[in-house]
Amino acid sequence: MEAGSGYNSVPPSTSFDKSRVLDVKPLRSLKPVFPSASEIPPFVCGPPNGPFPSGFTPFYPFSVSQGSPMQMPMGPVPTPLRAFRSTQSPESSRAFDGDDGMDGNADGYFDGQKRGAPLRGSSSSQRKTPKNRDTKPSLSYAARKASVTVFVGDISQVDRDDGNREVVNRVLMRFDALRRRLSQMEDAKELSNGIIKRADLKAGNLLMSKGIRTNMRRKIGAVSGVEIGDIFFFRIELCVVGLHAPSMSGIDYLIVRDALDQEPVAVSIVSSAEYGDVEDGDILIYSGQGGNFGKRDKQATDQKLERGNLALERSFQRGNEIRVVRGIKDVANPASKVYVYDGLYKIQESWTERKSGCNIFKYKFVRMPGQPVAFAAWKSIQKWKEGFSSRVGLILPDLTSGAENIPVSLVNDVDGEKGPAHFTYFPSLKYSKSFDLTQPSFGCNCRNACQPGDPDCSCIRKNEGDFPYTSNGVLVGRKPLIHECGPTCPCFPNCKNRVSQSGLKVHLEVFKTTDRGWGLRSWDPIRTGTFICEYAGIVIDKGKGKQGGEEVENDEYVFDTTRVYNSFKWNYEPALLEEESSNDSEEEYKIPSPLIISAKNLGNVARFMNHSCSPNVFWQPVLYEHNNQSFLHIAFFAIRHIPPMTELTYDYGTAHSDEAEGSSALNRKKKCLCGSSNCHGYFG
DNA sequence: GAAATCTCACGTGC
DNA sequence: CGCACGTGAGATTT
Repeated sequence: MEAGSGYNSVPPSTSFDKSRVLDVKPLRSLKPVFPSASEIPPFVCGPPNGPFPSGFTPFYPFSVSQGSPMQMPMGPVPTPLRAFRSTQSPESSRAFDGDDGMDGNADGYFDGQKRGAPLRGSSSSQRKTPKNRDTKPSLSYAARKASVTVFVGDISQVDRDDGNREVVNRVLMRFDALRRRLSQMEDAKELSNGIIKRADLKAGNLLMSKGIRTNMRRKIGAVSGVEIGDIFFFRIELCVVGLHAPSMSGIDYLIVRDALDQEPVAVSIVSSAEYGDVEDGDILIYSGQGGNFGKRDKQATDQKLERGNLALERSFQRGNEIRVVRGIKDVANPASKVYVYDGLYKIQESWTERKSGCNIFKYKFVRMPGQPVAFAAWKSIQKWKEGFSSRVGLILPDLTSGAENIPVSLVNDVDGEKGPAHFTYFPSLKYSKSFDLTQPSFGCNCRNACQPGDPDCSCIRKNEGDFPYTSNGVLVGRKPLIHECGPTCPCFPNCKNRVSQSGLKVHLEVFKTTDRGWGLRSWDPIRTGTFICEYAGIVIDKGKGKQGGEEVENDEYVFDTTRVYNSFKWNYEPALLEEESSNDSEEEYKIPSPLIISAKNLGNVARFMNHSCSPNVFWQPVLYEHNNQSFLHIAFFAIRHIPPMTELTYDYGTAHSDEAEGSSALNRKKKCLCGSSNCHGYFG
């Protein structure tokens, strides 16, 4: 998961990644580097040479030797570039830029890298205007043009150039938090400077202009910190993590220069099924760009062998690896797409076809063997859903027996156990005794659906004037308490402020894990902030005292808001929008009223969610009126985008030490098997 | 000649 | 359905 975690400071000179980059063997020859020249396919758009003969060596533009097929090989290393760039003083950047001993050994170089070198602009301009002692790194042209104040945030120069898992996650979290906030403002039309039409672009652009991005150093092959199977919901997300630089175009390429010549080489593509691309498992037939196909008011023309098309052609000849991102229709949101990073492919064939009387380029991409499944898994899930093939190990198609509006599968494909111990499925909370009527509550007066930004809606006012969810039902931010509309509100059941009370939205599966009993995961991709389920069960009355306490202590299926939980940051940073920070820090939320729920005998899917020290789900108290009684609910939301079939986990927290009477609390602690790099070892 | 600036192509997401 | 948008490469200007 967190492999390669963070160089936050200057890495040692033996550092792997930078070496690769620095140790660029200039491409002296434009011919592919194959063991035998006789095996080089001729430069024609012809049939491929099929499976490569044994002894075929993958072509690595950066390398001298061949490492494992999935990894860029690493050679002996000169001092990393970083060492010269780690300080941001003009002197050091000049040293880097001017020292031709460094990159001057290259009579050719990757233009992309040079361009990606963030200090290039400032160091060169400093040469011209030495008075400019601005130590801020130079950013994009657009950023400079708009004279945006450069705010470096907590992304170091090193992380900006080359990412790792942690940095990629952090950048994506910050992107989505900002995006949700901008969507919220857009929904409420509270933006004075005109309406934001594209919150995704706005958020992405803002982050990138402030240097909150990673993997700016463009390269062929894997991108550090982005894993096969990772999912994205916006094209601009691919830009901020450096997986695919163009915000629109489907083909990303570098210009590879030689002393005599230069040519484009493809590094990544984004395939959208609607573009006429044929997709099946490990094969992808990709169409070239240009030609105005499928555009309403434009005449189709021949595609030209230039730009992306030329890059693909050259990549076909070179046999270099190309990252493939597959765009798939989002089941939860059919108007938009999910982008799945499907790993490295090579082009095996290239040809032209006729379409509407014009030429169109076609490329056959074949997936490199030995990579974890990603897109292929989506295909399987699709087949399960359509009933064409059944899920292996399926025990029950719906363990809720219709109690939820979406079936929940029960699956065991690891051993012979036929299901979890008996319990009664119930989708919500049960209070053992009736609630006091001391706090009568009143709903809003909205007639059909509460409108974001409506100052008259009392439910919105209870949320400090902010509608808690975006228009597509995603939670905007964590709060001590979210107020949803309830039965006393006259608004429709489909009011957007009823997200957590309207039941499951993703197809969940209770499955047998290899070492942690039963667990919960989803067939559908889940985007950050999506409601997953609530914690159902019987509310334990703490007033029962000792008896109740013992009851809770022997209960593995208990949820308790009063435990100690790791703090974490999920909300947007007000400073990015030049807003004042609110007083209550997200890290120190106080739970409004204690709530203990037992799901031992009665509960829903939430009782199967396991603990993790690096969870992908968090819980959030939600309140809505229920027959004039205040009922608190615990709703679970996705911390980040969760690819299908990824186990859903949350932080179980730990018991208060002062509650540890004798060794009982200690005994209750369980060895944690979450496997994350920051695992605390025990939980409970 | 090189750097700064402009223009164009590329679809997406609402 | 039509609008507005960011990026990188190449063209053009300074």
